[in-house]
Amino acid sequence: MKTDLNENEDLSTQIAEAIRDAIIEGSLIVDQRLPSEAELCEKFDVGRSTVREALKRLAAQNLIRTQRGAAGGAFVNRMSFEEAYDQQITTSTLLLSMNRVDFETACEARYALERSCAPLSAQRRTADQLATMRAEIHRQSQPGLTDEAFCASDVAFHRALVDGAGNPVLSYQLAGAVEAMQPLMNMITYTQRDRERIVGLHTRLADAIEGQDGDGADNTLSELAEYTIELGRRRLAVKQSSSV
Amino acid sequence: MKTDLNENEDLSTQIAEAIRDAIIEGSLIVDQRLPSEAELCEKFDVGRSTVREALKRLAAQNLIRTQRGAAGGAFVNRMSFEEAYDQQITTSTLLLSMNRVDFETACEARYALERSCAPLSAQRRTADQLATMRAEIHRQSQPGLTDEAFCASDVAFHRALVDGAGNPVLSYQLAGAVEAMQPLMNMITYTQRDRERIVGLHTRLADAIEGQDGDGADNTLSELAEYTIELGRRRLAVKQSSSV
DNA sequence: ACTTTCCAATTGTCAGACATTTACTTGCCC
DNA sequence: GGGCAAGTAAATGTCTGACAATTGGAAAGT
Repeated sequence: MKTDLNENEDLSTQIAEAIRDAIIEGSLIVDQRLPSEAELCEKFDVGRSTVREALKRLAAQNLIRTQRGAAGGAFVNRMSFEEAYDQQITTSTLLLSMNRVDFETACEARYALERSCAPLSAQRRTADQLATMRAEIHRQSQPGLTDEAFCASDVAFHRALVDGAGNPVLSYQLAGAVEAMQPLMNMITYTQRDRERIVGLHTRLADAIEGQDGDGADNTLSELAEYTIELGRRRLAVKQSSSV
Repeated sequence: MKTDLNENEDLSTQIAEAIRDAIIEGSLIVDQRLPSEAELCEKFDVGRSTVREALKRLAAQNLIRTQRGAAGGAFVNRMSFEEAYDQQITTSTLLLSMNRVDFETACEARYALERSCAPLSAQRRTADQLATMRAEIHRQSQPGLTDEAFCASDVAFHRALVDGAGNPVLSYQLAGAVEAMQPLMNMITYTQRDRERIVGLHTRLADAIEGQDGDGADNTLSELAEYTIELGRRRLAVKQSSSV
């Protein structure tokens, strides 16, 4: 691990980078204990607060975990799929909300990615995942559902579809695409008629997945993508005309 | 922003979460200045080091940036695509290296995602992106290239293909898939004959992209995926037989 | 052998001090 | 009035020392 700190960057940043590189490079392995704060102070020749700030940076990235007490210390953390999911979703959400990504671009990306799961999901989905999809469709078809609840159900439906591919790496990658779209979808207030159309497409999707019809699922997803984009366009038009 | 700290979690963790939630929820907007450290001390009724550790956590997630000096302080950071890329790559790399994800699962995910870009890339790629692909193919066909250099070129090639879709959200999502695979691909030592096969497939891919043949690109990517998985299997078999 | 007590190591938190950076103000000179 | 220089204040960055809280293990006693 590099211990020389030259540049004009913050000391805590440099120390965090040095340790992070050691973890990525493999010289610090999972569950291995890092030197104690006092030892790191000596090694890098800095004060304890500086070391602590560096460790907090690493903890924020789920790279280490800390434990108090006699046999405590900082340990290299095994990056779990769940932690990675959450990071993905947070990052994607902020990226979309802070960069004026237009609805169509986000939509295109989302459905393009989801379509890559459809054939796999048609082959491998479990009965449980299929049941989840059906249950969410049923919920979506109930009248009086709030927009938020409809969107949440929509996310759950698509998540089940994605998980149906049985590939955790794929599920992780898709987490951002599916979940981060939720706030954007909330901007589109579905009318009852819009909902019916979407429920219809969802039903066709579930049918295709049930019948192991990968191409059918793919085509239905295309239609769904187009329809969602069209809804977005309509919504945008309404907004603009009302603001002028 | 919540300012009550009850639970038995670390104070700095709770403070970081409170501020993070405020950013996500939108009550702190991009480029807005956070209260100074001293003010945050009062607001949360904690010491300065605790506040600083919380801020470092947020800085590590690219949620804020800090500036020294009179008009300095902590500001809500606009999450840039580049920052999001880097996070994606780091997280994906660690996720794959720490969880014994088998080569086939990772490969399947990678190529499934990449195939979702192929039709778009065939439609929209710029001349520049196509030129990059051709240049990388040329580099890959040169003898005497190290494995590392070949893999790096491979990544550059696929990255150009992905960027060709002209969708920054898609490029961001694919960053992890394409780049994080590099260390895994390094495990497969290509023979000269393997390289020739891959260069051939790359050439067919570039041809399809050039001819706006989305289906052709898609099919070639499928072949490439199969071939890569087969290579991985062969490599695994060699390893096992030599270790037994 | 079991339980209790104590101890030592380690992280979590606080307070105070000084260093460093930076924008702004003040005052001087022309 | 304008421009330059010095000074000043505000803010983050760093160091030191202290104490609190937690926890595993050792020591002691039964």
